Amino acid sequence: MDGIAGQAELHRTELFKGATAEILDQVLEGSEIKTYTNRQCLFRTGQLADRIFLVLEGQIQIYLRRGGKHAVLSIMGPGEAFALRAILGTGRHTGTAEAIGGCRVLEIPAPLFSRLICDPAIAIRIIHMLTTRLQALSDQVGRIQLMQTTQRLADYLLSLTPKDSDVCEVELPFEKSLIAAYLGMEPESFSRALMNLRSHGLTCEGRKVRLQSPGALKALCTEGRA
Amino acid sequence: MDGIAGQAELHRTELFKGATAEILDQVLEGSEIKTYTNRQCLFRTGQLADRIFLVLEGQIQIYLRRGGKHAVLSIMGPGEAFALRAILGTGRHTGTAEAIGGCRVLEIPAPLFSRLICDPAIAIRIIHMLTTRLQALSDQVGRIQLMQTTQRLADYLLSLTPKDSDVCEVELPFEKSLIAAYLGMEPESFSRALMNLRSHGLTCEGRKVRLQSPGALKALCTEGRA
DNA sequence: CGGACTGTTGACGTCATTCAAGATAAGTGG
DNA sequence: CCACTTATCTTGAATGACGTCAACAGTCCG
Repeated sequence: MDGIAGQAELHRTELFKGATAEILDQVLEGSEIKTYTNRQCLFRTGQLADRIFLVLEGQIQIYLRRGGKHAVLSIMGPGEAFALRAILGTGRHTGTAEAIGGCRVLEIPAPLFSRLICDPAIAIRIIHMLTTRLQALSDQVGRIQLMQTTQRLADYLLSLTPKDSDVCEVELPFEKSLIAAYLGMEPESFSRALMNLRSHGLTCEGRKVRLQSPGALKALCTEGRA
Repeated sequence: MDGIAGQAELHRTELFKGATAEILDQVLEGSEIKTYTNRQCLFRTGQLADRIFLVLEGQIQIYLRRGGKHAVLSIMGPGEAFALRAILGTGRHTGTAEAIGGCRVLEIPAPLFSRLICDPAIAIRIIHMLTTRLQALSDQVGRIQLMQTTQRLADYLLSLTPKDSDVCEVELPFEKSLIAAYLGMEPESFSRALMNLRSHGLTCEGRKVRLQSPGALKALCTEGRA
C-alpha cells in the first residue's frame, strides 16, 4: 500500500465510475492519500470535518460510543465514501471512524468536494450512494427492532451468501465481536446465537461457517417469533 | 385541504427552495396532489414504486412491520420528500407509509423526477436532504442501541425543546403510542419511562409536558448507566 | 348513555446483558 | 521452534430491563 493512486483506481469507485479524465485529474491533484493501520482512528465524534473520505482498500467502521457501549453504524468498504454529512451540515463529525485492518483512503478536501458536486453526473452518483446507505441503515433499524439476536444473525449470514444458494460455506468477513456490535448485540450473545443456529443446520469452525439449509434460516427470520 | 398548490407552497419546501419558476411549473404540471385521511396508507412494502412523495401538509410515518411488531423509521413533515430510494434503486417500496392525521401530498412521477435531478441545484438540495435523513437515522440507531428506555425518552423530549432552554413546556406532537414506536419501545414502557422521569423534574398532563430541569435530563442521557 | 380508543398500572415471563471463568487462537521474544 | 503473553471466543449462572398479558381508568364521539 502506498500513497499513489491512478485514474483507473478511482474509476472503479462508485463515486467516479463515469467521470471524465479531467475531473479525475482534479481529484487526484487536490486530494491526499493516507494509509491507516488496524484500529487507527480517522476521526472522532466532535472533531471538525474538513474533508470527505473515499475508501480505496480495506474497511472502516463508523460507530457511536456512549457509556462504554459501542454501536456500529456502518462498515465501509472499497469504493464507498463517508463523512459527507459532516461537510455539508454541521461541520463536525457525529461519529468515530476506525480502520479495520490496514486501509488506504483518499481524502478529498471540502472545498474541492463542494466543486465536484456541482457536476450533475457526480451529484447523481452521490444521491445513489446516499439512498443505498439510507436503505442499509433502515434495514439495520428494522433488524434491531423487530428481530431477536438469533434471527438477526441468521439474517446477516444469509446476506453474506449468494441469493437462492443451496448448501454453502461463508467466511465471516470480520472479527466476531465486530459483527456482534454491528448486529447490536454483545459478543456473548453472538456466540450463543451461533450456538442456537446449530439446530437449524449450521456448523462452524473459526470464521468458516457452513449453512446446510439456507431455507431453514430464511424461515427463521420471517417467522413471527422464534 | 384541496388538490391545488401554488408555486409559493413549493418554494417553502426544502427541495424547491431556490428553484426557478420554470421548474416549479414543470413540477406542478406533471405531478398530482393527493389528500389522505388519518391511518390511510400511501404505499406498502413490496409495492411497485413509480413516484416520489413530497409532504405539503400533515405528517406521514414510514415504518416496517414484521411478526406483529412495528418499527417506525421516520416521521415525515411538511417539506420533506420520501421514497427516493425505491425510485432510484429497487423499484419497489421497502417500507410502508401511513398518514398521521390528514395529509396533503405532492406526488411526482418517476420520469419527471429523473429529469429534475439533472438540475444541479436540485440535486444538491436532494443531497442535503438525504444527509439530514441519514443523520436522523444514525441518531435513531444510536438511541436504540446505547440508551435505555427512560434515557431515550429524555433524549427525545430534549430534542423537542429549544436548545439550552430553561424550565419549559412541550406538547407531544403525536400520540404517545406512536412516539413509543418511534423510540423503539412498547406503549407500556413509554408510560413507565414517563413515570420515571417524574423524579427528574418532569410533570405531565395529557400531552402537555413540563420540564422543570432540562439540565438534569441531559445529564441522565449522557450518563453511563441510569 | 354506551362503545371504542388511548393511556396507565400491576404481576409475571423472557430474552439479552453482565459478570466471571475457562478455552482456544494468535502474536512475541527467547 | 517452543514457552509465554495477549487477544478472541466460548460457556455458565445471575441479574435486570423490557415485553407481555390482563385489568382498569379516562377521553372522545356518536
